[in-house]
Amino acid sequence: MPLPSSPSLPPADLFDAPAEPPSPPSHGPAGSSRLLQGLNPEQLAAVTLPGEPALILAGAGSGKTRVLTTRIAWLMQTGQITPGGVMAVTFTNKAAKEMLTRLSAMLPVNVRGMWIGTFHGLCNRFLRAHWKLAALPQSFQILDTGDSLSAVKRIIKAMKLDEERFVPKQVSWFIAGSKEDGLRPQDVVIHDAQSQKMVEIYQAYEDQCQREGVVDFAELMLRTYELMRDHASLREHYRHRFQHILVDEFQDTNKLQYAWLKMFAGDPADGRTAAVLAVGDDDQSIYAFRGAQVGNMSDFEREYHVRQVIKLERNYRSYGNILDSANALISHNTRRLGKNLRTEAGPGEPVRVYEATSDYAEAQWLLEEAQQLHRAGTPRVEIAILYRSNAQSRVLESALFNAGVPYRVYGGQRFFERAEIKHALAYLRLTENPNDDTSFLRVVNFPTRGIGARTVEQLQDAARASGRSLYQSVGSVGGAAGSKLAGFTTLIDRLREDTRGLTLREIIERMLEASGLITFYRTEKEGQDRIENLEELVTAAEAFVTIEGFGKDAVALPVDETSPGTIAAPLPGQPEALAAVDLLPDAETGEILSPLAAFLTHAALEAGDNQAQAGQDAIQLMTVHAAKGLEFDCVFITGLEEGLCPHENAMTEADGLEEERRLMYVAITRARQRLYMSFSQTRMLHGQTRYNVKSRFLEELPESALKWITPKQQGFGSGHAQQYQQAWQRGSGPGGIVGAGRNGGWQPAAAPPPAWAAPVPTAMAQSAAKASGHGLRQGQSVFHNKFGEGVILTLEGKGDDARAQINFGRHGTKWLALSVAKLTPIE
DNA sequence: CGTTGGAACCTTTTT
DNA sequence: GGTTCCAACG
Repeated sequence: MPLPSSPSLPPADLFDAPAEPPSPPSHGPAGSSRLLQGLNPEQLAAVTLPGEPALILAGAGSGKTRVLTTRIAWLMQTGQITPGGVMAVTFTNKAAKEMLTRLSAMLPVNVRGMWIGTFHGLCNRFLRAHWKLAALPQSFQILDTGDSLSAVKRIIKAMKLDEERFVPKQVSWFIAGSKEDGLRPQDVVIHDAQSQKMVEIYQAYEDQCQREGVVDFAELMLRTYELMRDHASLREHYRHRFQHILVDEFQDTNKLQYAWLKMFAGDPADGRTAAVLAVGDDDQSIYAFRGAQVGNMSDFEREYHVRQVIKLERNYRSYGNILDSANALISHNTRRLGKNLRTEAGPGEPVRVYEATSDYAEAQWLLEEAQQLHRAGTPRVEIAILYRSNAQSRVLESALFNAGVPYRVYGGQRFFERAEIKHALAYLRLTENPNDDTSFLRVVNFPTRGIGARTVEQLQDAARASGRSLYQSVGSVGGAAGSKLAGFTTLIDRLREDTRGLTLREIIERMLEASGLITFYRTEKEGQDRIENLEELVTAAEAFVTIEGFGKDAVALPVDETSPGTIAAPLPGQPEALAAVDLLPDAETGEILSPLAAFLTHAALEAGDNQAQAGQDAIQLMTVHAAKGLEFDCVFITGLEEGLCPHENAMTEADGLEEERRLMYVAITRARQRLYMSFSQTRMLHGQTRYNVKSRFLEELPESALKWITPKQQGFGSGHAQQYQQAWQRGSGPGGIVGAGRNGGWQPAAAPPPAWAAPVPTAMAQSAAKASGHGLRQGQSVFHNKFGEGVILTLEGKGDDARAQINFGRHGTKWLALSVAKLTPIE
């Protein structure tokens, strides 16, 4: 199918007309020199690289994000690129938001139209635009890991296979792994009967997802890749569009992501490519265990004939002793690209090492130390406690909890993955797409309405026999069970009818009532927390509405500077600097997703890291993996014991020890001023006491940078560290609020003040004028190429986000993005 | 059909 | 130690 030559994707075209002849890079507008201020020579070189493939080896704390964002701003300000011509890819939503926030502080640009996001987020955007070509329903929903696992379980059951031989988790992992290698069922090499069956399950899973109109995370990537691979017109379009592609954390890319990148950037074997700027650090590659290929860095350098490799080795984060430790440790790894961090900040304090008698004693010591740091003036959010595996957090949590010290645990269960939230989302998904069997099964009997396993089995048989969804097969079950099922589908249908045209908030409130979820949790003794979470879901929806601007008072809100991702109340007099989810319009018709479908997508893609009350001063607890990309004044690395760090499970894998060492390297380089490392002689793990030897990594650190602070006498119980503690103790005892529990938002450093004084690029001014002048009004009749004649019901938003709700009669009522949809007014 | 109790499981991660 | 799944019971 040919791609419409114009308009293509939302705001891109608004910027496509070059405003002015591009200025030579080094003599850009006056504003560019201001952008480049304060960069060191290497950073400056990276920012002002010529428009060709380049690789940046960015050490920890070397100002990588600054380089990335300044590069984009510089390219735009010197007229080398329009916002629509840039793609910037990250791995986490956090990183993407950080980039958007910093960028909008540097330039008065509407970042919404820019392709800046996570791999999966951008794939989502792409597939929403080309859903027909991708053979998906426009409102396809996204399965998270749990959804995907239960889908696999269902298939294994349906195929009457032994769950011992085909462990659902492993099968799920196999499917995701295959997809991440770009392999469809027919491409997987079969060795034996076992792998033959695995492939059959994979195939059945694919068929099922396709039938239900759902995709898992890996599918987002793979389908985008295949669509680009198979359609020359798409390749042409996007390759023409994106002249600059920036990839963050390149060392974490897997095979598929690299192939995906080639699709958008062009294969150097075929000639000219986009200017790909790959930024990465091989020493921080800690995701090999889930398919990341560090080798992509050297492959990229070779295949894209990279002429410029820039090393950012100057560290702006940590003091010398911390960096010496990191450098010494990582030098034990072989096959490195080679890099050494240096600082001009001086040696700073020594790295403190502590040996505890038990995990309990370790936690107790840590608590006292952290309290002391806090009393000495360190904010709690600047104190991080890191550990290798989540299981270690419990003893730490209980120590903090008992002492009444506020803390927050990152990771663990995420907001949108909580059972009650998943139930609520399942109801919402069913109103969008009743054929979503995963959601159907989740709530068909929750709260219980007398539909038992027996009935469900009958229904599943009927559905399987006719190749239809459970919802569609309800009629084939007779008797009392049948009418109970019919009652459920009626509930869903009625919900869909009754919520038509309501706001997101109203839809969710109505659903919570109608489904009986609220009533159920009210009567449950442990239900109060769950009700609070459901209320939080309503709040999240409300915030989402505000971000999306679907509400009646649609205004673009500035991102709260103190916590990107949290949307603050509108700041009067501030220009729009909105970094939000986009409207996800169809490439051809401009039809956008309904607010509900968009919200559900958002829930799946951003499992809710911005859900917690940011701003509370709490000690930060997280795994080392979760700490990547963050920094703190004081860092505790705990549990430095053989078997734990390095983790025993990692030792069986090839390159396992080196990855563990990199993990430790990441942990060390999180610290700005003060670093503690601790280990314990005994540890309760999985209900067993283990006697551990201290980690080999401790031996790999330079003795000169360390200071052993274990007190001479160690004792019994909590009083063990008294001597040591006495020296510290002064001032008040522990105070504060009870720990905030799991899941949360970030509390990053405040963004620099926006440089609004900078000259407004002409392209921007033009686009604003062009887009706001759509000249449409409520009640007006319009003609759409696809949907025919319609009447405008609502007009919302302005500029790039302007959209209209239009009644197209038999085509239904649709939301259209005015920047994309081709509408002709009819008088 | 729904609840409860006990056995068996697992314990790097992100989208 | 905590969670999850299944079997037996109400």
